Amino acid sequence: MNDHQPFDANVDIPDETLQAWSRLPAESWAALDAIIVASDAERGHHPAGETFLIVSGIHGIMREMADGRQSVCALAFPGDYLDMRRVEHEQEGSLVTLAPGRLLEIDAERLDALIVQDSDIADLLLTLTREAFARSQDHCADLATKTPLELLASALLELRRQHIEREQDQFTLAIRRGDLAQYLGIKPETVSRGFRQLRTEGFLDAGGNGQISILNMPGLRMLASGGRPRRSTRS
Amino acid sequence: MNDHQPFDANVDIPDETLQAWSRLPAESWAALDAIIVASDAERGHHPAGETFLIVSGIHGIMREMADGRQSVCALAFPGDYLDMRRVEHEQEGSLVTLAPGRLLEIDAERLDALIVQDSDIADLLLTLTREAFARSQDHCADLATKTPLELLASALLELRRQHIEREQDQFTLAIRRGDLAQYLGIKPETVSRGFRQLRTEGFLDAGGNGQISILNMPGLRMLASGGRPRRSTRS
DNA sequence: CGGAACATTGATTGTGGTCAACTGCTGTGG
DNA sequence: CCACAGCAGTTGACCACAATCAATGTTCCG
Repeated sequence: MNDHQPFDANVDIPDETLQAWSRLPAESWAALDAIIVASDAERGHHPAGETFLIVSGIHGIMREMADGRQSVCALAFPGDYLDMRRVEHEQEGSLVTLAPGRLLEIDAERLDALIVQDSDIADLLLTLTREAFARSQDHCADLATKTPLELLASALLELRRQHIEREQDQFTLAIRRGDLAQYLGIKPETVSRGFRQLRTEGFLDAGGNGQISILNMPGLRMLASGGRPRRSTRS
Repeated sequence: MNDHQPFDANVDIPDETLQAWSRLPAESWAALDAIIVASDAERGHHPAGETFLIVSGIHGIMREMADGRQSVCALAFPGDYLDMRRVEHEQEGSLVTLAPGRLLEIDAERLDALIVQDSDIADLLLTLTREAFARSQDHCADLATKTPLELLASALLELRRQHIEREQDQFTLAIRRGDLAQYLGIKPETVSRGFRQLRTEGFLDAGGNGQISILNMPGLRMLASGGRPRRSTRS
């Protein structure tokens, strides 16, 4: 079932990335429309297919090691374009839905043909992929240098961005603690302790149901960008 | 000074990525040639410009935090295409040369124009960027889950690939221990201890001048893909 | 209500960071 | 030629901190 309005006009655009899509000419949309299948995904769903366009929800790219350890190596937000195909496919990543949402599956082969024909689409996909690559680099840098508390602060700021009411400091954290831990390379217990610490130090307040109220945004930003390095308590 | 043979025929092609470039039509090469400037970079060099094509050497994308912690969040190998521009440029990454080599700087704006005109180039750049994104995801997964010893084994296998005599198990590790540490999110001391352990356990032999001889390749591969997880010594 | 999955909290341990000292190498200059 | 400084790398001792293990709380289902 094709969806003629993949980005419904009555849904507020939550991200600059979506705006990039809205700049696409109508004829490009028509061509895309013919090779798109929309679907709603619940948590834990592994969508079939290779090429996707995220409409809503939180989705992650998951990798698993031989001994079972697994990690969410990237998050995908509304507006993101994902092509899971690899030239050298040693490690396969799989798309997993972390918070329910809608995604569009694109016919990969026909998209390839479209890329060659339509330079607007090619240009857009290149820009989106480059942005996703840059965000992945950010995440690498975070994982390599930040402490768990700093990681949590960064993740909160990153997840806050996908909400419509982004100017407000209140939002619901739609992702589970365990998934967050796998994304940040720490254990769920550490995530829990981190939230506790953020609460007791007055950075935020957490209501039930994943409600988050950020009380000290500048402080949280400072924390996320390196406010609490690791060092010994040598007085 | 333009270089009419960016990939010199008498240099063995060390990577599948370079082969991707060689499939580009001659007229596309001619168009690229006009907007390319070649240069040789020594270690520590921060090339000017925004868009690059790597010919040889090892280069890294480096990020720095406010308090000075820095990390090499991605490695760039021969054949890689890098566009450092970002739509939302909160964190700027900079290209750094880790092992001396040659790179081609491409005029970013004129490349943009070329991408719209030449679908072969657009297609190639999209594929290359997607591959780089996928490798970045691999690295994220590594950083999130692997122990230092596993990280070292992975890095050795990754660095080995960029050498011509790849079938052999001997190569020179052209990257410094400190840079390797920044890439893997560990400390130089830990890198040193890791090498020591790999030596004493018979995985490899390290001569002077960064010469590495891998003695037990299957074992190293197994180690890299999760052979030594973290767990308690509860017998 | 029961049961399972998720989340939190506590106690303990292993491990990689930290600091410091030392080695080996290279280039410089007297 | 040696003395010296400077830097990358190594080794050792110590300890802070996140992982681990275990138990309890909480939420969300049927």
